[in-house]
Amino acid sequence: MPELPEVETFARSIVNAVGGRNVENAASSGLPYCRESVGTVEELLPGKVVTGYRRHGKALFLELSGGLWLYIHFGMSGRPLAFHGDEPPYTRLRIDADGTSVAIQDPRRLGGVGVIRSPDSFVSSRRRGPDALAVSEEEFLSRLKGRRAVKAALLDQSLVCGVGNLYADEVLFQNRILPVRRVDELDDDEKRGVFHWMGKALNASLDVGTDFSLLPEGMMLRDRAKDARCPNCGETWSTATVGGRTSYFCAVCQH
DNA sequence: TTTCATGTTCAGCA
DNA sequence: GTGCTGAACATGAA
Repeated sequence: MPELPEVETFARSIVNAVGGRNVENAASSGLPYCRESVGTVEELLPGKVVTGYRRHGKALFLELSGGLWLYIHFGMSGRPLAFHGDEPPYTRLRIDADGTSVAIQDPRRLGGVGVIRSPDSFVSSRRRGPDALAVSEEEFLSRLKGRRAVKAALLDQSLVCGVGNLYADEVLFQNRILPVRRVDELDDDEKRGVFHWMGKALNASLDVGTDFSLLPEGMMLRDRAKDARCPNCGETWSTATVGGRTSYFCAVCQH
């Protein structure tokens, strides 16, 4: 599920559930710890309080009292769920705080966790680009260069952080740009359009709590499926592998 | 049974 | 260094 808007929404729900409460117990199993982790959640979380969060692209950092941060990456199938009583299936991380519990469910276990000292050094050590909702137009345009497909560029987290396969398709659809178009073949107006729709698409999803069915008409993500049709011209979506991922596009509207 | 999936990383190669 | 491909990770869903 998680690209930038999903992770932001997840963060809010986690903080809403356990933020400000004393963590009594925490447990992690089945997810790899990041290299930067200074210890396990079992030993480092009890007695702490989640006091806030930061997010960089798809990476979430929960701020803990005392100065450490809990890093969570949701991978491809991760999501949080507040619960009482029985632990939900596929729980890989759980936090119990003052009688309220949150599980991070991740069936495919492609996510990751860690207790780290600094989100800033974590982000820089992994050569991550700026967050897609924080980057300026000027910086985005200066980073958007090269010969590769524009879709591949949008997926490159060292260029900007937070855009994944679905939102990349939406951005290019809204700009009428085929995913295979090379970055160096885009004119300045097209590049600026990509920047503007990157923000618009991500914020549109945030506005509806990432419920795609509530997105405005005309957005691809309302119905990005094999048998669905372009909201502009009615053509069935085409698909192709670009940047290693399946890309949806309208062969009539996008050039 | 086979294929595909909203992610990341790394090896190999041109 | 750039950029692409394929594989790996692990598992549910179609």
